[in-house]
Amino acid sequence: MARAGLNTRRVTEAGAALADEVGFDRVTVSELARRFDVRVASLYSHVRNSEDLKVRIALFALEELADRAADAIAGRSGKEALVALADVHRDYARAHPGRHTAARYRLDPETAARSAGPRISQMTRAILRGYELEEPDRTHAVRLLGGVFHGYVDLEMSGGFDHSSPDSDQTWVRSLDALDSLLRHWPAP
Amino acid sequence: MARAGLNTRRVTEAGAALADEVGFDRVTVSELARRFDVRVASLYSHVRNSEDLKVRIALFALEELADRAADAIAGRSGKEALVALADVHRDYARAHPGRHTAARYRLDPETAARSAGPRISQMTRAILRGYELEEPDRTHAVRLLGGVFHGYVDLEMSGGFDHSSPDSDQTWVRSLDALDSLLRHWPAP
DNA sequence: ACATCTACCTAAATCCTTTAGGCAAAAGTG
DNA sequence: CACTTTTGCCTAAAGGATTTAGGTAGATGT
Repeated sequence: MARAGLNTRRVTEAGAALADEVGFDRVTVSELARRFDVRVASLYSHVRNSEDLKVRIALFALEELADRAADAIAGRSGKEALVALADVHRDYARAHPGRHTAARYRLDPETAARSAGPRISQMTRAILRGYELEEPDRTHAVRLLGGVFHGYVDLEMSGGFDHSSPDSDQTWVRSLDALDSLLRHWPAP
Repeated sequence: MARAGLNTRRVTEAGAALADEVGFDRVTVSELARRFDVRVASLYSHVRNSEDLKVRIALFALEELADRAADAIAGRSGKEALVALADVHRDYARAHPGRHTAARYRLDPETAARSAGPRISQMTRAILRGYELEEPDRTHAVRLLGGVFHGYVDLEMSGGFDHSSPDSDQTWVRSLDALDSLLRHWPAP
């Protein structure tokens, strides 16, 4: 009997693809087995359990996101970098809704620390070098931006802005204008 | 045999309580039945299915959130109103993490339109009356604030800011300062 | 007092998760 | 190249969650 050639990486990637198709919370080991045309139990050699699978998908998505972010901000600074980084989040969410959800899956602290999450924060911090912010305001700004990137994209994806004008693209552009302006004129305490 | 006295409302509320205890995604009809000391099938007279239960919890949470928001902004304006509304979101998330997650559960468009969600947007729009924003910038600002409230609180809850300084309370205060400043000096297109 | 409705029940099918133990293909070793 | 080990997939089986169909007893209204 021919082997499917499974390994943890391949299973994780298939899980990510499945998440994009049916939603992260509907990813099941069973469905994955069906797609590989393999018995369910076989997958348990590659993944500890259902939770482990989800964590792996989350880590995978974070890596992808961090890689794209690194690409996007390379050679850019100031507002250009800000927009590029913001667009990475938004574009990723649109292209890969399931993975984007996965990227925000709650990880336990040690796992989170070893994930690409900190790398993403670091990059957000890096683009703030183009603005004149001293600590602790720089940290405050990193967190605020993180919140906006994640929160705005989430609301948009959940369809909240769908049938109302102006369309969401315009709000996105103007919100980034506004954030850029805010970072240039960050208020004193 | 004594009756438990179930009805849809009571089941929904118990579901909300369960969500706060174990997490929204771990709410199951079975666990709820156990808590009511009732057979699982009995709950299916009150709730169509598992999805229906989740939707009901989501709608319930949105109502609670809207009610608190209404209370909080009554008699306030400008920055005071902004902070009050922002704190409603954050405090609700802390007190009721499961419900807060539920409040962002994806609803189909018609259900979403009938939910308390629009009421919350309306209130966000209302507090912007204290700032000099014309359309479409007012709408842009409503969406940006929605994103921040939701996104920041989410990141905070997921533990991202836990073991780093400055502490998250300070970032929250300063972020609201910054947003207030941004709304007062919203950049021209 | 009687009919009806409501709240809950038993039973059963289906699906997902997870573990235990086995066999055969692939990979490393003398 | 034969031989052992590892790896990849298997069958089997138990435990839960979901959902439907159809039944009964307590509560309610006339």
